[in-house]
Parts: sequence; C-alpha cells; structure tokens
Amino acid sequence: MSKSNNVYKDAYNRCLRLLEETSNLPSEPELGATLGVSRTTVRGILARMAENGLITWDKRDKTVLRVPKEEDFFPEEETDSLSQIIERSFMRRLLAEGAEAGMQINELELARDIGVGTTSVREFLIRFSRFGLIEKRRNSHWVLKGFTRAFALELADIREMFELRSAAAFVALPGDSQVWDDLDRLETEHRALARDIANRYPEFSELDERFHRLIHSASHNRFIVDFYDVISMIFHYHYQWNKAGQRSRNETAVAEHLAYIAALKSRDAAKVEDACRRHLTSARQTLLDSTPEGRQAIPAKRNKTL
Amino acid sequence: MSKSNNVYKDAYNRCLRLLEETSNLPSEPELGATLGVSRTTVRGILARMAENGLITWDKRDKTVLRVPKEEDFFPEEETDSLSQIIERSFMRRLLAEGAEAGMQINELELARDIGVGTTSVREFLIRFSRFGLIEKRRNSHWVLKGFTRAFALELADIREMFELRSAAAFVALPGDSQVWDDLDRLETEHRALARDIANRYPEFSELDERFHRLIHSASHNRFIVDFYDVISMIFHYHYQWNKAGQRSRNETAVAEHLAYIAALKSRDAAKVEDACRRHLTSARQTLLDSTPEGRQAIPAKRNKTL
DNA sequence: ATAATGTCTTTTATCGTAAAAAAACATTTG
DNA sequence: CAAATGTTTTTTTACGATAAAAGACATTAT
Repeated sequence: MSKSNNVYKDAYNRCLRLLEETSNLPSEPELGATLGVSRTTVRGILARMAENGLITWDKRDKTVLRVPKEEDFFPEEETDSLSQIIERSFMRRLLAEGAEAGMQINELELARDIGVGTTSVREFLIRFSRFGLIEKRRNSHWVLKGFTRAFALELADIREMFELRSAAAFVALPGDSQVWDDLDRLETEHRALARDIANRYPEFSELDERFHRLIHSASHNRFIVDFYDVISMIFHYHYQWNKAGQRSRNETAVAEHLAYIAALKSRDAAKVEDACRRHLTSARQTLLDSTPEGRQAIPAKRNKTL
Repeated sequence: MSKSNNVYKDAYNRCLRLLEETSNLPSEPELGATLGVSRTTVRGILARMAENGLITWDKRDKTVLRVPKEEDFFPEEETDSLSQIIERSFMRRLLAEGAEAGMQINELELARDIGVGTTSVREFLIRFSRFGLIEKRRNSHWVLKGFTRAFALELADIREMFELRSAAAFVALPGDSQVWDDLDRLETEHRALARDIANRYPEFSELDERFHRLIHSASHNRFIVDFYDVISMIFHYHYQWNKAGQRSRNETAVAEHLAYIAALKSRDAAKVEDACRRHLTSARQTLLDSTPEGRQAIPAKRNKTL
C-alpha cells in the first residue's frame, strides 16, 4: 500500500462539482490548472467519469451526460492527505488532557497508532517542530514542551510585535495599492457576518485568518508572513475543539476587527496602533484562557514592552 | 549500508582524547554522560579500545595502557552525521555562483549527487525550509528563493526587532542574575581577542554567536531564541566561504561588541539601544555586501522603522 | 503552427526493512 | 542496597523499492 491516491480522489470530487455547471468540460491542461493537478491525474479522472457514465470522452470532446449523484463522490475521509491525517491525530493528543510538558514522543508508537509508516510521522514532526511545541533530542526521542501558558504568552508577544509593524507598513502603502480593495471587501464581509452573527459565527475563524494574513502581507517580510502559520495552526485546532463561549468571543472579535479596519482606512498611525493593540490584547486573553493554567489576568507589564 | 556508525566513531575519537588525561576511565554511565551517547555506544568504544591495546577492560577496571597515536583516530570525514554532510553539500550549491532564485530543487538528483538516500535529503529540506530560502510545491519540487538582497534585508529587520527587545529585557534583569557573570566572561574574551586580533580574528565567529545568543536568551521567548538559528546558519557558511575583508570586519565587530557590552553594563536603556542599533546596522551591511546584488548603501528609511 | 491529445520518463510520497543507537531489564559487585 | 555491569528489547536512522503523480516528449487535430 505504497501511496494513497488521495490527490486523484480529491480532484475527482472537486471535478464532479464542475459537472453541475457546464455541459462540456474544458481541455486537459485547463482542467489541470483549475483543479491544481497534473494532466496525468486529469486523465485518470476523465477515464473514470466516462466509465461511470457521467460524461462521454472522445479526444477533445467531453460532454456531460448527467449531474453527479451522492454516490458518485469518493468518501471524504479518503481525500485527506497523509500529513493531514497525522496532523489531526497528533493535535488531538496534544490538546487532550494529560499532555504534560516533558512527555516523550515516540515516533514508532505514533506511527503504529495512526497506522502509517514511520517516515511520514518523522517528516510531520520535523515540520511541526517549528511551532515551538516539541523539541528533538539528537539520536533519540522528541520531547513535548506542551501547550502551556508560557507558550501562549511567547506566541502572543511575537504576534503583537509583528502585527504592529505590519499594520504600520499597511497604512504607509500607496492609495492605489491592491490591498485597499481587499480591505474593502473584507470590511463588507465583516459587516455581513456581524448582521447575522447569531447564525454565522462559526464562519468567523476563516475570515479572521484572511484579515490578519492581509495585514501581515504588508510587511513584505517572509519571516513575518510565515509566522502566521504558527498562529493559524494553534487557532485552527483551538477553535475546533474548544467551543465554549465561541459565539461571544467571535462577536467581540468582529467588532474589534471593524474598528481596526476603520483605523486602517483613516491612515492615522496612532489610531491603528491603538485598535491593533486592543484586538491583540483580547486575542491574547482568549488564547490564555484556553491553556491548562489559563484564566489568569494578563500581567500589565507585558503589553507595555516593545 | 543501512546506517553509518558516525556517532560511535565520533564518540570514540573524543574518548581517545580522554585517555591523554587519566590512567583510569570512569564507569560506563559516567562515560556516556560525558560523551553524550548511550551505554551501548560506550561499550562499543571500550571494546575497541581494549582490542587495540589502548586499555585493559575487565568489568569496572578500565586501565589506560598507552596514549593514543594519530592512527588510532577514525578519519574526520567518517564522524560527520548524514545531515551535516547533506547540509554542507547543499549550502555549497546554494552560495555558489549560478544559484538563481526560482530554480527548481530535485530531491532525487540531490540525493544521487551526494550519494545518500532520498529520505535523508527530504528531511533535510523540510528542516531547512524554515530558513525561508526554499519553498515546497505540494506534490512537486522545491523552489529556490535564493540568497538575495531581499532575503538579507528581511532577515536583518527581524534580527533587529528581536535583538532590541532582548537587549531591553537584558538590562531589566536583576543584578544577581547569572547573565552578568556570563557577560563579564565574554567581555574578558573579547578584550583578549582584541589584543591579538591580527592572529586570532578567525576565532571571532564563534565568540560572536555566544554573545548574541546570551542576549537573545534574556527575551525568554522560544521564537526569538530559535530565530537565532537562522542567523547563525547564514553567518556560519558565509564566514566559511567568503573570507574577503574578514579581518577588518571582525576587528570592527569586536569594537562594537565592547561598546555594546559597556552599554549593557551601564543598564542605561537609551545607551543600549544605541549601541545595539549601531552594531546591527554594520552587521546588516556586511550581510548585504555578501549577496549577489550587494554593495549598495542601506536605504535610510529601513533603520528608522520599528 | 499552436494547442490539444497520446505516450513514455522522471520524481515524489510512502512503506518495509535492517543496522545503529538508545533504553529497559536483569544480574552482579563493592 | 545502590550503583555498575551484562543482556535483551525497543526505537531511531537510513536505504531501496514501488505506486501515485508530475513532467517531458511525440503525435495529431484545428
């Protein structure tokens, strides 16, 4: 079972959706571009679609015969990449009770538990190590440093440093820059979400990420941009498994974002700094609340540094 | 040729040095602790030493018979770990002429050229990717982003942000903290080096790293501390393969460090910031000079931000 | 003659496996 | 009986092999 064909299956599912919208599929290279896969995979998809009576396929002609049914799709769990599977499984352990700092991580055991080869687990751990939650002992095991209060504070500090700098760079961008349009669009989305927050609050997470990534992109610094991956990862799993108070948290955050956006549009550096700091302070508290040691006030000093 | 025994060979060589100083080797666990290897490896070493007539070994008794000769040592190149070999080889290509941004990196080709398995190369590239010089295309090749002027500037910006913050945290540490002793010791070493700079300037590189790591440690932030790995990596290879003007560069840097140390000891935040900025500005210029597009003045704005 | 399709080659992703090294357990010694 | 040695088991490190996926080359159709 050398390698799963999840790329093919996932692309196949996404391609099924395209059938609902057209009566003729485009050329192989074009399809490949839209689906983000190679022509080899595209041809595999087309072959199966023809076989299952979804299309007729003869050279350039790819005519849609029928709309896909539920049973035409591959099951969702077969479309995940191996690294996603490992990541989810690992994060579940990490954020579960009993994941104490100092614990050892055993590659072989992890691999056996998840049912994958050790190589994939190793590669995942190496990639994951840049998040600062685990550490390698040379020629030996990994050590879990834990999702602790200290981690949350260190993360929040860097985030604040980076985002304040990015926000300052943002307002310095010329008026005809693309970012202002992007910001307008995000503002509209925020307002729409705010109007129906009671039902749509779970959508905030994704909007939040897009908003902050836009701001960070203004820094034009790869280390700042890349650092958002750490934040994103932590928040992603955090939101997924810790739903307590989620609605009110998101409601507050949307309001803070709108104030932040208004400040950015005013291009007043002082206002921006204030709005940014305000939002990041409450984000920091949210994160702290979710740590095992959490629910303590923020030491006043921390916010004043920089 | 599943796995090389470089850990054993390296530890063996280091253990030979111990023979020069004592007539009796300590217990197996103690030896393991000093050499940083497991008892399994220690016993392997002892067995070979006994076999080669360097010691007699009977249970607790490990008597030294003779001082090691040149030919007792394993050749140096056999003591390098695979990842070191790959790293060196990769960095040579990276910093050589013709390593243009946008180039593709081929795992298989790299592995064949270096003469190692693909897994090791993959793992190296994943680890290396956090330095921001390469990027992965999903299910496909890596892309070289290049050691460009942009890279150097982005690196220097973050370094400045982090070091200014660390230096500020440093002077806020209580007077009885260990760091002041460490700083005193570093100062002494700097003075000694300065006195004989003409001969000893190549030793600066290592001192430089220890000094900056001490300052960064005061931040108590793992992301700041870890970021120094990026700087360290770049400077390490940079110094190794770009010796032009090295002596004068190091001479300047030593002087800047001494001023910086004096500022830290004064505990005057303004003086510290000034000395720190001054040093980092010249370090930035050194780095810029070494990029292919280098040798241009620093844009004035850059230093004023933050 | 450009862009698509058809075919073949190369590279990546992943596993099983084996040696090196670490770690755990059992036994002896001071 | 605590710490060292002797022995066995487990884990890490690394390779070669193989299916999936990408990419390159050859051919055909508009």
